[in-house]
Amino acid sequence: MKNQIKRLATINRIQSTGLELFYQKGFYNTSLDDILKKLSLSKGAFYYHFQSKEEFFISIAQTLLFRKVYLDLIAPIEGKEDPLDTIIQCLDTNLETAENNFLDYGFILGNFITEFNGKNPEVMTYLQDILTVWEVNLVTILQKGKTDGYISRHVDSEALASFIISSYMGVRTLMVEKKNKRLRYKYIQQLRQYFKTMDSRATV
Amino acid sequence: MKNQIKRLATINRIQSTGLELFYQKGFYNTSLDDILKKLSLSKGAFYYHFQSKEEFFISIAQTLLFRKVYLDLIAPIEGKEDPLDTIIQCLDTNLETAENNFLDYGFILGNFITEFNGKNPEVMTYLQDILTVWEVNLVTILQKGKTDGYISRHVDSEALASFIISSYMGVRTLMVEKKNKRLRYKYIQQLRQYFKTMDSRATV
DNA sequence: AGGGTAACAAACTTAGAGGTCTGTTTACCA
DNA sequence: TGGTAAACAGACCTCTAAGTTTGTTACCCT
Repeated sequence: MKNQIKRLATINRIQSTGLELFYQKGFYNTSLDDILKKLSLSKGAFYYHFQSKEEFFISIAQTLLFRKVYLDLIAPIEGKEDPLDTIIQCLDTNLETAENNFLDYGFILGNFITEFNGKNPEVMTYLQDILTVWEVNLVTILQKGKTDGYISRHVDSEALASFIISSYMGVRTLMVEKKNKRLRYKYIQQLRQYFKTMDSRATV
Repeated sequence: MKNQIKRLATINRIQSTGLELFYQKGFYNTSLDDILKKLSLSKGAFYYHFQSKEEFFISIAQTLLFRKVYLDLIAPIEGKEDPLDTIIQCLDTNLETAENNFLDYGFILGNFITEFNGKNPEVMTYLQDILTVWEVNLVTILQKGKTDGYISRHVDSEALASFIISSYMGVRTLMVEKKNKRLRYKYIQQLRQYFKTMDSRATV
């Protein structure tokens, strides 16, 4: 195996396992030994590729974390026709995945924002950046929905986007308690009802 | 000072400072020395009153944390006439407080739920209990609002309560980024618009 | 093919965590 | 007023964390 390729492969392996454990147990509560033990790697390997634990997390945020948020929440709604319906479908799909996943620990990006807030401003900026990409994308799609005649013109796209993000982050946090089985259904039901009032084609 | 009173005073001092720092920096990221240094107390004092750091947190959850959630989010809406309007007012008041507080770290209960999820099931039950009290209270008030003619009968009280909690938890997480100045306004605006569609007295 | 560098292994250092233990002070009561 | 137990002080222990250093293996190039 070419060295350059092996290098990237190792980096990716460490990052993947790192993100997995950081998501499960939190950044501060996960030790490098936890990650390296799972990979049968040594401290030497880690510090050869990364400068510090913090720089390591930032590299994860910029690659794997961003990619996950993009694939899960942004890509599925890009270029679709009916924005409101598409957004509902996308959110419901994500909630379904979380619901079926026995080991779900909430909205990964939201969890990290909560964990780093007030502790590490630098890391926070990278997390906020990802959130902003999502928000901007939502606003753009909602605006397009208005010009395309899917959404009533009186709707405030930015406010709606913020509201969607807020409610989704919150419901993902609530879903960590498995007792509340019908939470996904309740949430989607309410959101759908709310969206109905914004449909310019509706007969409300 | 009577010994019994002094005992309770010390316990309360440690708990108050403990909650304050746990909220700011997280439970796992706050050391007992951090708390005790701020109070000019010793390890001996702490372990005389509490068995462990975990038991200490549970005692805080059952007293101060529960009390805060109750005073902030439950008490203000109890016994009021118009539920939807009262809820909006209550949430807006809390968001205003958070907005004006230079040192705001999100919804305290939500933060702890995020932090302990998947790490400490026992602590989680106590946190969930507090959340349940809030939820039950919301449902009760919404139900009463239906019988009193304030809320349309087709409204699903439980689903709405979950939706309110979700969105509030989410928006509090989002508000940790101070850049988004108008987030509170946006959120309240959207929520008010949503509530309007449930008002049985409305002319929608 | 062999020297050189990239890629790792692993022992070590240092700092800080939770928790223990023993001694000292303070307050109450007979 | 002196004895006793509650309330605390603070040194200490043990473990684990991030990070360092030195030594070893694997791969590439001439």
